[in-house]
Amino acid sequence: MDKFILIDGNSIIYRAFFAMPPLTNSKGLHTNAVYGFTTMLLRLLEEHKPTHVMVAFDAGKVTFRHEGYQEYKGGREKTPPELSEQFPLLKELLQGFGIAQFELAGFEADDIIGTLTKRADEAGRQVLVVSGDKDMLQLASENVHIGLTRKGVTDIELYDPAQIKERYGLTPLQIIDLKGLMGDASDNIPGIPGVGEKTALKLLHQFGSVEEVLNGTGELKGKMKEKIEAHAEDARMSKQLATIHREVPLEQTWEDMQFDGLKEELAGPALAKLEFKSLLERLSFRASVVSEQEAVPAAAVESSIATEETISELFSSLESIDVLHVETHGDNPHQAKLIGLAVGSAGIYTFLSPELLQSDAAAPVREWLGNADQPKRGYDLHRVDLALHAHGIEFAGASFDVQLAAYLLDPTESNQTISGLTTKYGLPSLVEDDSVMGKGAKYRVPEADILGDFLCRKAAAVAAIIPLQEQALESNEMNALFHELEMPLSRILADMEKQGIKANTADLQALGSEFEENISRLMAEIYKLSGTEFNLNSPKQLGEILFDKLGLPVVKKTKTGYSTDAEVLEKLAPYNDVVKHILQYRQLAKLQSTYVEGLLKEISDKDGKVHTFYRQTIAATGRLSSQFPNLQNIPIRMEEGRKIRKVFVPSEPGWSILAADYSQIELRVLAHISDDERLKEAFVQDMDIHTKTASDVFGVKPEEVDGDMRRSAKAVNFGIVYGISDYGLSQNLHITRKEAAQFIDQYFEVFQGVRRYMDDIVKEARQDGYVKTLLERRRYLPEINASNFNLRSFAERTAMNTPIQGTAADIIKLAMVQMDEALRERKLKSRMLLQVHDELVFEVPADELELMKELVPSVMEKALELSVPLKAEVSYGENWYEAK
DNA sequence: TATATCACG
DNA sequence: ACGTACGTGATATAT
Repeated sequence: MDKFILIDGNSIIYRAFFAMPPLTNSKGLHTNAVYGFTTMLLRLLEEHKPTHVMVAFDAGKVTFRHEGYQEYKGGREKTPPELSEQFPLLKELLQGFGIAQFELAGFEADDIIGTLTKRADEAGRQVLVVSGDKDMLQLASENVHIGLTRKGVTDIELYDPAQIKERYGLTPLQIIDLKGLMGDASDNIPGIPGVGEKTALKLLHQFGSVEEVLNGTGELKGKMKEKIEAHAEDARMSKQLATIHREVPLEQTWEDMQFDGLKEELAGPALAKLEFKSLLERLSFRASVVSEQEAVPAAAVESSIATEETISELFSSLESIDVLHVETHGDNPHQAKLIGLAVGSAGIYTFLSPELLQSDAAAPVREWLGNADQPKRGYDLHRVDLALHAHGIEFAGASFDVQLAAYLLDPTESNQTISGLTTKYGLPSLVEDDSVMGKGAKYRVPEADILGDFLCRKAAAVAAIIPLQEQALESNEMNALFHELEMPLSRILADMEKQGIKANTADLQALGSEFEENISRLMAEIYKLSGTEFNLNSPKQLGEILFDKLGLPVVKKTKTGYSTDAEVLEKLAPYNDVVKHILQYRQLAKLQSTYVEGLLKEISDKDGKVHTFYRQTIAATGRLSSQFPNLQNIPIRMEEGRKIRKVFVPSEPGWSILAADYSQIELRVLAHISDDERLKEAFVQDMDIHTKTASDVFGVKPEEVDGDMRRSAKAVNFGIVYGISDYGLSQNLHITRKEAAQFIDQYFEVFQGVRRYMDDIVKEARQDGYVKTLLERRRYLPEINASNFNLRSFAERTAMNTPIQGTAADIIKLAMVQMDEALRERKLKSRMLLQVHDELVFEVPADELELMKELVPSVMEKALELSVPLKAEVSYGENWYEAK
């Protein structure tokens, strides 16, 4: 028998706040109300063993109650900030507990619960409602029992209709009348002045309801009669206000509240983050977080500052050292400054200044850093590798990167800093970088004693974090992903970045002059046609010219004013010739500023190359991203922009640029994970997937598919990968939503396996709170159960897209690791230079060209075996443009 | 520092 | 009824 618990979140957290003594965590956040709430919740879970749990929250400042009575809840003290700051903490904790949270704009928590209990009555479900508000008694029935907090929060008194009768002599519905007569100071509901609980009960026992009391005043006498007659209207309104609304348009169902028990890997960190150590212990959750911290308290970090004299002591023990922290400054690791180095193990760390590190005396330390056989654990070792390299020091042997592990454990966590991680794992907190060094223009490297101590503490924190992450990786089955894919890849990326790709400065400048001419010409023409000179780069000024001065129709608005993006301009083009010129100007201005001027700045004086930096811990799906400059968005779609690719050339004479890209990797991945027979068949036969889709969806032979049909099918395929919606597709194809919906329906009719996948993956996300790729990469989707339609829909599309995009990312990463091995094994001179999501770019000497033309696609295609073949297409030429 | 725009997969 | 396609980074203004 299912057992449901519905909790009035707002009521309980208020109760808890006032019932608990103040409590703050190490960051100074108040946590007492969350603590009280949690103890109550754990008790409920233990005592009632519910199968379904839900916590309802008030949403929106104005509820329907305010419409009739503006003073509703007026006079109530504003929620103290010490409590407000705890709402997000509570919600995050509940997320970690896997407990559903419902809220609905314009309604209060008790209305949501009222609606659900009505449904429960209709369906005969056993429900326990928990609140601190006596009003809830009006919901009681045979099926619905009410638990009210007594004194604190953990002590809960249960009521069913019989117990209400016994206590008050009233039926549940009469509880509303009770409040109508006596009012409620906390909600600013007036009732009848002078009528308290005693009088109200007496009146109700005599008359039965507010209405009958008001009708029967003849039977009363004296002061009482006067007061009731004078405040009849107040009583009626009060009753109305006290009535819980039981028909809110709630979308969620009972299944959305399913509770599968606390999962240590989710609930543990959530509790640890709040520093609820006693609760962790009570749940006997692995000291994941508690005992480790006692093993390495920050206070016990022994730090010293190495000098030329003491360094010999250090290198006598270097072999046993496996933790280091290298502090750098500057976003671009190729140009980062070295601030200092801390190395050590087991709580004893030594600081080396950059000067010392470069001294003759430190030669053994540098040898140690470059020795691949000496394992090293630390934070952001990819950046460390590049920064050291830029200062002539080689780095090898990275065995555990804390930042990379943190990314795999939660790729959307925005605070991946060491300090953020100590907080997350309930370790002794670390001072923030900013407060030691300052930030931005205020950045200052502190004196050696302070800096040394700080960096040693960071190293110690890294050492303390690692065992916790190892445990988490283990329980998430991510060991292979971490040790065999991401860690090796990190070194490969560093190699690619150090290698860089040659860019021809003169050609780029020539291209710039060509663009410049056209830009000037277009500017002059635009100023002439519009009759004004203005800053064309300012969307604001452009908007004023187009819409105010020239009176063109407004198609779309941004939150700050008129929208002037390309989509809008396309629509305006027929009205005025100036618009076409603006579109062309925009295109060239983009090429000029980002790709000519921007790229020129990034070409190194030293080697004439561009050294990008791949970020391995940013994209939520597992993709890489590229910075300084971004080499993953070099133009290709438009010929003008594509010319930029001509400047990327081999770094040695006679070599070629060779590029290989996966064909339709995302749809192939989809075919595999959805196991859709039709989609798989298409790839087994190596058909043109968009034509095939069109022929299936429109029910015509492949040779009868025309350009429009193929274009539509292509858009549908894209939509499918992105997590389709009729609206999105309609925008893309410039058709109505209805037509788009029809396309989608027809698509799913044909590709039923895909439909099943889309349904299942969303269910899975709801259940687990995350989705996974083939290689067990995870992405948490905390908003999958949100009551806000937009948030929830977004999470649903993400649930559909992430396994596809993420598995494709897994595959090309595998290919990169295997390709690196293949090049080494064969002792080839060819070098892997770039990755562009589904494409790998190499530079290849002439005598290896024939081999590489076979080897690269072969490795890519075999990177991971799926139920459909993977296909990689290779091309080469004198530059990146020709390798198409 | 935020917003709008646009380059890529 | 709700209002968006998924994932990034760089550039220019405007604040």
